[in-house]
Amino acid sequence: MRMSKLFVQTLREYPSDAEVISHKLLVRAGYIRKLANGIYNYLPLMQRVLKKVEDIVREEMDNAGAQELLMPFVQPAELWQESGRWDVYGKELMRLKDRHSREMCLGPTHEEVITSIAREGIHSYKQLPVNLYQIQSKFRDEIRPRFGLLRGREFIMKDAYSFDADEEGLDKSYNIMAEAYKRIFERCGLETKMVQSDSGAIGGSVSHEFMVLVNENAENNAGENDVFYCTKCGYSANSNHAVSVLNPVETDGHFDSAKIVDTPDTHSIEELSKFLNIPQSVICKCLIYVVDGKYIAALIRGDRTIEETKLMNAFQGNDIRIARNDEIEEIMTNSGYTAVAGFIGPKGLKNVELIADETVKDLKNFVIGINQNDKHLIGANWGVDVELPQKITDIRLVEENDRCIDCGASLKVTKGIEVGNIFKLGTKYSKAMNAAFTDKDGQEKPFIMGCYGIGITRTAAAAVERHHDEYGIKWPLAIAPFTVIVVPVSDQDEIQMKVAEDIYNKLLNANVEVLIDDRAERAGVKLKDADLIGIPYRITVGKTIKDNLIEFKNRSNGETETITPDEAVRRIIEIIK
RNA sequence: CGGGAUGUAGCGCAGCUUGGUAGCGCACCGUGUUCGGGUCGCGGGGGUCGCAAGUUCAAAUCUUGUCAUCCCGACCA
Repeated sequence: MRMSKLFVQTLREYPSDAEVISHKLLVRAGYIRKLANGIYNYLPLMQRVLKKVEDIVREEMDNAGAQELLMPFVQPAELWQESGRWDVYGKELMRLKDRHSREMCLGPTHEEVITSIAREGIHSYKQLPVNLYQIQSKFRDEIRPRFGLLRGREFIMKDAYSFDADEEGLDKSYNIMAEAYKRIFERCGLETKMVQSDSGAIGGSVSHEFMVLVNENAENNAGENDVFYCTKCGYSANSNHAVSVLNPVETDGHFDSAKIVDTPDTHSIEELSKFLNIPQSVICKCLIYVVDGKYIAALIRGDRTIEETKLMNAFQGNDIRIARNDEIEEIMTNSGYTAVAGFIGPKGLKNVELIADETVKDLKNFVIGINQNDKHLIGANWGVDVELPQKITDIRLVEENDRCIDCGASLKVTKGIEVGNIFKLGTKYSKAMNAAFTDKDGQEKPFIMGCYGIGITRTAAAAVERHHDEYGIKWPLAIAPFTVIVVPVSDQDEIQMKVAEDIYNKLLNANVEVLIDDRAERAGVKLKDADLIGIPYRITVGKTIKDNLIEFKNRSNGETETITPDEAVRRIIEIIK
C-alpha cells in the first residue's frame, strides 16, 4: 500500500475529548473517528487491525471445535420476553419499533437467539456438544460510554455459545474455551490474567474474566476493574467477586455498659471514631440501599466497605444504588424516627430488609446508630441491645493485604481491562425458552449452556494501552495493520526512491503487508507518522544508500541496524514466517 | 440519573469580563524555498460562533431555555 493513497489523516495534536492513551492515539494516528457518543468509525487502518484480531480469534475458535455463524443484529422482543430479560435488562437494551409497532431491540448479546437456534436444530444427545460463535457488532446503550474503544456503545464482539448434555460436558467445553482464550490473547501480544468474577446480568454460576493488567501508577488509568490476586498460590478475582480472610483487628469496644451518648456532627465513621476515640472496627456501620426498588439496610464493620455487586446478589437483584436522602427520610418517617444518614441503625426500621456482613457477627460492646440525630449507642451487644439480622453473608469489598482464602498469603490489587469473559450459564436460558434435547435415557432435558465473549475492539484498544510510547503506538506484530513501512528520506533523490520502490516490490511479491511512504513530505513528517501509526518495522532509505546500506528499525524496542536492502528484505520475510 | 466543566473553520485554541467588521496555530489550495525527526516565506479558500427565544439601534459576547460533548459515581466485552 502506498501512503500517498492510503486513507489516513494523522493529527498534529491529541483530540481534546480523549482521556486515555488508546483513545488519544487511535484518533490522532487516524485509526478511528467518533460518529456519535460511544460510536466510532473504524477507518482503513483500524479495520486492518480488527481483521487481524478477528482472524486470530477465528483460527483459535475453529481449532477448539467451534463453528462460526452470524445472527441478526436486530432481534424481536418476543425472544427476550421468553427468556424474561425484556423486563429486566433495563435501559442498556436499545429498543425500537418497526413500522407495524412491533417491538425489537439491537442485540447487546445473543443468548436468546442462539437458544432459539439450538432448540430448532438440536434434538438428540448425539448432536452434542455444539459450540457456535459469531463476530459481530453489539449495541449496549451504556450509561456512560467513555475511553474511546474501551467502552463504546457499539462495539465488535466475538460471542460463542456451547451446548452440552450434562455438567461434565459443560466443564469440558468451558475448559476448552479457557485454553483457547489464553492462546488468543497471547497471540495478540497481550498478557492476561484469568480471574474469577461475578456473573452479572447474563446469569449463570461460574464465570471468569480475562484481564489485561495495566500499571496502576500510569496516568489516566484505563483499567476499570480492580483485580485482587495472590502472589503465592495464584488465586485471583475481580473485586466484585473476590473473597478473603481478614487480618485480626480489635472487635471489642470495651465499654462497661450499653448507653446512648451524644455524638454531635459525626456523620461519617471516621468522624465518629475520632470523636469517641475508638478504632473504626468496633463500630457497626448501617447503610441504606435500594435493590430493585426495595429498601435494604446493610450492616458492616466500620473499617470495611460494602461490595455492591455482592449485596445485590444476596437479594438476587438486578439493580442497586445507595438510597437518596429523601428515601431515607421516608423510611425514618415510616418508622417513627427523624435521623439522617450517619445516625441510622437497624433497630425499629419498618419496610426495610436487613442484611449483615460476616464482619459484624463478632462485634462486642460496639457502637451503632439508633436513628437519633447526633447520638449513638455505645457498648451494644447482639441479642441484648440490638438484634443481629438473620441474613448474614459476605457482602464486603476485599482490601489489599487481606489474606488469601486458599493459602493465607497477603492479597495484592491491580487494575485490569476486561477483554474476555467466560460463563457457565447452565440451564438458565434453555429452561426459560424450553430448549431441550432427548438424552440417552429417552428423557427430554434442557441444554446445559456456556457463553464466551471477547471484545474485539476492546482487545485492539487494550493492545494500544499496553504497547505505546511518547511517539505513538507500538503494535504487536500479529495485529499490526502493516508489518513494515519503507521510507525514502527524500522524494527528490532518484536513487533513494528507486531502491525504496525496489524493496517495496520485493516485499509485496513475498506477500508481506508493506507500506511505502511515497508522499512528497519531508523526512521528519514521514518518520513521525511511521512512529505514530506504529508499524512494527521501518526500512529507511537515506543517504547511506550510496554504500548500499539502509536503516532497519524495530519499533517496539527501538533498535536500529544498518544493513543492505537485500538483507532487510530477507529479515522481514524471515520475521513473518 | 446525581455532581463538575465545555460548546467559535476538519483538528487544537483565543476573543466573551467592559455588546459594534470573527481571529491564531495546524490541516487544505497556489507558489517559491528546504530536504534524516512535524523547514521557512508569500498568496488564498473555508465559520448561520451548538440550537432557540429574549434584551438592544446592534449579540460569539448579556438573559432564559434547550441540545450535545467531556470528567467523577452506578454498567460491562
